[in-house]
Amino acid sequence: MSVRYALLGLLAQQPRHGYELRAAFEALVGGEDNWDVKPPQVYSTLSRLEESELVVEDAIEKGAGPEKRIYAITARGLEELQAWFTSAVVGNHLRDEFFVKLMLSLAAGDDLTRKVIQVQRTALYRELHRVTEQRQRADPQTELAYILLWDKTVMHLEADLRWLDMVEARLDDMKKQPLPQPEPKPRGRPPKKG
Amino acid sequence: MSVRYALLGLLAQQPRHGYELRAAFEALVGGEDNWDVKPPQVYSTLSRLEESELVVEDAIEKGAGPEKRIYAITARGLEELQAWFTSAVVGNHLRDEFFVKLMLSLAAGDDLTRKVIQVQRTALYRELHRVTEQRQRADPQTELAYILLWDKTVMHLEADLRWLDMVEARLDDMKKQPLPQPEPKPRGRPPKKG
DNA sequence: GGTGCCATGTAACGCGTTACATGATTAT
DNA sequence: ATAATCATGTAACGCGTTACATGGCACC
Repeated sequence: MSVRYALLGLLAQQPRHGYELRAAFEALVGGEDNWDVKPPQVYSTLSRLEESELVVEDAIEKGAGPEKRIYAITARGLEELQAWFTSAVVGNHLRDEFFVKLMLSLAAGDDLTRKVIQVQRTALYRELHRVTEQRQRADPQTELAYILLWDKTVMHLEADLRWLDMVEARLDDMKKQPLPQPEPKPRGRPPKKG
Repeated sequence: MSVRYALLGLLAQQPRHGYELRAAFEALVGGEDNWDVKPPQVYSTLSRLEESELVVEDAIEKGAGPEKRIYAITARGLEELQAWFTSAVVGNHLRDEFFVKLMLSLAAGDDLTRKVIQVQRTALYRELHRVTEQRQRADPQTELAYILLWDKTVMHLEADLRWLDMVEARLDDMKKQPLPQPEPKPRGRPPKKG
């Protein structure tokens, strides 16, 4: 849902057409290095925003090449944007692909689990290095915003690495007492009696 | 991509049909409290796995009610699963919805930004409290795996809160010197001659 | 004056969600 | 017997990606 609201917010600043929106979005979030939005997503998102009447086609600029359809935000769009600003975004930390992999590898044996953890740790270190470098090279005068984003990323990567250490320590504890595979929770109607 | 590989991994353990897969997945990741997979995703994912020949329809169990199509993993499926186990998952920390909101709010004025941060912090605290409670209530004998997941979540939430403090400190620094809005990076071919 | 790249899109697909369908089982 | 709920799905949609189309502009 990020892009939808990002486009809405950018259209609240001024009317624009697809290409301008794409450029503005990438300027906002850092472009190719951080987050690059593909043209199809811009146009299909605009269509849905128009369908929901949060945005209207304001003008069509004809010049050389294709026509440029310029969109503007509506009153309802402004309301929706307002609601977004005054609500929080918590992001589902519990839906963790690596956790799934970890659980499945445990069922397949301790050796595989060790390998999975090692591969993951290596990749996280590499990513941490990459982002840290980028952060160091940044110009604090012009890229302060991105520095904040990179700081957040670094903090998360460091947390992931510390967590991997915790998991491995648990594995060592459990050499003899394996981690119990959780039972499926019953879903049916509980028997009325006993 | 988590569910695709999760189903593949569960079918590597034994052949199953849709409903069993759903139950097994939820047992793996903690079910409704953590991650609940909807039936349509199970069936459409199975179709795509079959289309890619990572999985085959092994048998059809006819009984009372609808037929149960039982799927089994193929040799190619096992290869794919192996590749997944031996590769890392880094997750795009740079695509951050809250960061987008923060940037847009800055363009709209310091007041809105303060409000946005405050709302976000409150929600993160609430979520932290919820997960911490869950973690404390858990039985370490039977739910050790989920405890690990909740630990990871707590670490991330704490990082997010610390980061919010950093951002707010930056805002205080910038009372007079506003955060520069980044310029769009040029995309066109650079002129051959400056 | 062709080759490559900019600017603006559309088509087709993958993953995920919400809403709906249908027959069997179980509590009352 | 009827209502609730289980068990197994399909249909339709939203968000996001990769691949493709098309017409102008810049360089050699």
